[in-house]
Amino acid sequence: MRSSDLPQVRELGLFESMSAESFESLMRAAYLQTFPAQLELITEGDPADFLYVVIEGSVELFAKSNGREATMSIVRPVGTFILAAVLKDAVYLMSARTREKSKVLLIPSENVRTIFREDAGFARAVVVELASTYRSVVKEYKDLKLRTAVERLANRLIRFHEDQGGNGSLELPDDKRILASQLGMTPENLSRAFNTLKPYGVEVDGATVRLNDLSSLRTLAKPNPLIDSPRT
Amino acid sequence: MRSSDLPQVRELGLFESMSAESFESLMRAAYLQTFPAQLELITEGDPADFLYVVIEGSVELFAKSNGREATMSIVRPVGTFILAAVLKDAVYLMSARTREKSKVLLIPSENVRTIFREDAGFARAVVVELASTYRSVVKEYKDLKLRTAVERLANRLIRFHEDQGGNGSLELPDDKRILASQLGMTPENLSRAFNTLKPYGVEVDGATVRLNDLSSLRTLAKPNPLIDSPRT
DNA sequence: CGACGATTTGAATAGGATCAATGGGAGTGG
DNA sequence: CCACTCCCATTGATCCTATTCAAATCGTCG
Repeated sequence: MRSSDLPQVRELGLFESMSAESFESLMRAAYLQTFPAQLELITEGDPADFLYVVIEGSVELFAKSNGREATMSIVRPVGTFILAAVLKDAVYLMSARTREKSKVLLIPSENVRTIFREDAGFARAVVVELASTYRSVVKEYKDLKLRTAVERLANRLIRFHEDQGGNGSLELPDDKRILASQLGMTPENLSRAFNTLKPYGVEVDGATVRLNDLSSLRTLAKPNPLIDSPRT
Repeated sequence: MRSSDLPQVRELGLFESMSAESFESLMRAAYLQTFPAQLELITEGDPADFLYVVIEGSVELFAKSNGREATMSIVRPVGTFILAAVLKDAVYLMSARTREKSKVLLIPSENVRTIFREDAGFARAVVVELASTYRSVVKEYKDLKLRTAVERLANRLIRFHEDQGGNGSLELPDDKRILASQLGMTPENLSRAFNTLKPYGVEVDGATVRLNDLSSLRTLAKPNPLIDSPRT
């Protein structure tokens, strides 16, 4: 692969502050592949052979234990996943599958670790990226531990609404079953949670949700920037 | 402060690979203080002014939202906390209070970030530390999302047991109310969870727990290294 | 000894999960 | 283009888990 093939990768926070040579070197070692929908790219427990970058499509990170399975997060373009496992040269803690036909960049772990040692700019970017993802997981953990299912849904809707411009209506980015799993509940319970929110002006029509009484929804949800804001 | 005062700090993974000068510089800027029990050292939402290192005693990290509060983790000697907030120059996502009279080292964030930029050895150690803590939170998140309360308790007991030598008996390291909060349940529910485990050979006497039928407990718990092992 | 907080136990309730059945598109093949 | 099929989503009924509220008990520390 040539680095000129993927200007959008170079613009990623993780890669933008490294030297041109380092970036070239990483890209030369990388593979750009297109995968069909529902293909399991990695399985938890396997050694971390590659760092992944989603270029097109979307990838679901999930985990299993006992018979249960939970969606951990959805990665969209342009985003990376399992950086921590790659840096520690450890096994993956999560599995990943394509949600749809997706174009993915695979960078061999060994090369990532080499460049990390050699390029201080990259090392710094890695720390920022890791610290950010760390804080994201802490927020999700707090969300799950400190809120009921209905509160989690209400806050998530408020967040989607803001992300999408805040014009009173929003589109759910994924299937409801995946949203349910992300929020830590069953699809049935999500459906009932939407009903519970109806008196608060939440109107659902397929993947479209209208928020007709944002202030009362906020009163219920009690949004907290230390949980809900992707910024802080 | 002089660095010679605290050889055990220098031996921390985070500090051992940095240059002597960098370490000296960090220690000169740092404050070593002893705090009484139950003192709130930091409050979530406040700017991250210091990186903390627990030298003696123990510190509880916790978070609040709505009226609820949850223990996130307990930091014991010699361990650091809130590295991610310091590096990102962001606000704390968690609060911290001393569990008992504790000796704590406070390193100004600005100095940490400066040394981080200047000392590649430190930068590398920071990444390893961050990647490790990231993976720890992911594991706790999986624990909470994929297991019932009884399963979480059973696995925690097995882990304590192994950490303490695996001779059939273990000591709970903290109050049960804190253990309950760590495991994401109420104290009442923890008490009942212990009763549920009685048929599996779990015998409780104050902070002492005997595991008389480890194999049946394991069958119930289904321990999973991708959740329970601190190593992987 | 007495007081206070931690723990346990009991009873009632609420929040979620499970099981079962039905309705509703989206995509496929005729 | 239409019927068929499949999977997603919803709804109902029931069960189980966990929380809440209340009260009793236990332990520890002053």
